Amino acid sequence: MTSASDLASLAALLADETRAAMCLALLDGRAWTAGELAAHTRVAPSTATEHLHRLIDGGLLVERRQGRHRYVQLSGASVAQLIEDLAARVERRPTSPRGLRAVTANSALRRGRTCYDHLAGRLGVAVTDAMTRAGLLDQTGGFALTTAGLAWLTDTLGLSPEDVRTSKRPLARGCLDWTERQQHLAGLAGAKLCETFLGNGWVVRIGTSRAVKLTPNGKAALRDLLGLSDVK
Amino acid sequence: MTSASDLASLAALLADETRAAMCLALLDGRAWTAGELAAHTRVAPSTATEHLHRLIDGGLLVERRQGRHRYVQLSGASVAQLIEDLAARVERRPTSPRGLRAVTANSALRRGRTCYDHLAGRLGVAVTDAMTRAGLLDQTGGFALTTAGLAWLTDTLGLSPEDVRTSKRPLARGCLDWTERQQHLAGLAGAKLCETFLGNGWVVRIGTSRAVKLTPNGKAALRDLLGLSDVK
DNA sequence: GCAATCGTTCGGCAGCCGCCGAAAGGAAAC
DNA sequence: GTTTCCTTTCGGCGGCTGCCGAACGATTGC
Repeated sequence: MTSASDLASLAALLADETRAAMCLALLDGRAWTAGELAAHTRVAPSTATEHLHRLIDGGLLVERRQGRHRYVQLSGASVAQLIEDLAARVERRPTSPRGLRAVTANSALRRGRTCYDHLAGRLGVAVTDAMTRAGLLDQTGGFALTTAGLAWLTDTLGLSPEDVRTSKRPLARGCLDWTERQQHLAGLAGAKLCETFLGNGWVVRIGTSRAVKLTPNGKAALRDLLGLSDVK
Repeated sequence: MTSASDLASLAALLADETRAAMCLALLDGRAWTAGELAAHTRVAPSTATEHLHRLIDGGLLVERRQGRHRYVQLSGASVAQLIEDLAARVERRPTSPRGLRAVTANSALRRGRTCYDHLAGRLGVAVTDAMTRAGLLDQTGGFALTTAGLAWLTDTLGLSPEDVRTSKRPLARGCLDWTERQQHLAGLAGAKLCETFLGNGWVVRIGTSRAVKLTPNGKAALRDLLGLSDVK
């Protein structure tokens, strides 16, 4: 049988508050330096080093040495999804009603954010819903891109056919949004969509966090392309 | 932000080998008594009690007191999926090549098993593939039941329309098989399919484990219904 | 070459946590 | 009522682990 110790040691990687905070920070899909993570989690650099070792040994993170810096990031989309799944479970449970302070601190994240490499939050859900209403996405039972949706990505959004050629990674996948409790578009198509939105300046990152903001240009684009008028 | 401590405490529930073994055992979807789990994980009954408390408090398990017995089981399909996802990640990593002994001990489980409430293992993957070839299931990009597939469930397999009326639970969902590294059918349809197979005597449980065996009747049924001739 | 910065290694400390056995509570069997 | 069985509570032990500071190594900049 699947050795219980293997499962336990994987879970143990996330069972520490500092390591969990590191992984949540890395959910933005970017590479952080060891020092940045140490400061972010408020532990000594030496402590951060130990945690990063464990996370890398466990296969959750990959590293890239560059000069005197050590960059780490999530080792792949599947890891990001695992963490999101766990976080979704936590948020779904209506335990310990958060104080007002935490709620307002959350509001930017709730409005819009990136989830590893695709759009999430209210913005991500709104885009997904609009695509479904427009017949680009089929959510009955599963979560699949329609032929019209595929054409929309290439013809309207300007993606090249290679961009949306499905490889090992599924083209369209639902990702449960822990703030909205609804599915939003993930998978290869979700990543490319997010890439396009950022590249076109339709959304911009708020500071260095995962939170994103819709620009006036983005608002216009959503209205023209998807008939979305009242986002946010 | 999602509090890292919440994520950590959820992961901590599975970060202990004994608790992990309990959850893996409970993946069969059935209810176990506290004593059974204690014996299965080889710890003192008092130790098992503590673990069960934590798992129940954490919302992973639910309990049902019945006379002097205390039955526990996974609190729902979403918990089962979370555990399967974690287990899948463990198995995908080609670390520590298992010895021959463990491999043969695994063979029954690899051939066929239940995964919470649906079929998994080679059998589950074979059925899923056959359904896809027959046009009952659409795996391009997502994982959805076709209209033909829906009709097949009701007309050929004899399910009532209410059985496959999608509620909150998705009708068809892919579940990554950790032994076969392929998707198999989960979700409501997967559960009903498994129920039917067990009810018709097409598959039977091996002992009290999660492993299942295809009966001669089942073999014939698979050949007639799905054109599957060489299962196993 | 020297200084500054980033990361790592090493010891040591404190706290948590999983384990057990003994004793007690409760429900069923007789 | 008594016995038996399943489960729980409690105390205590041992080990693991996360934390830090100090010293060291490595890289960049001056």
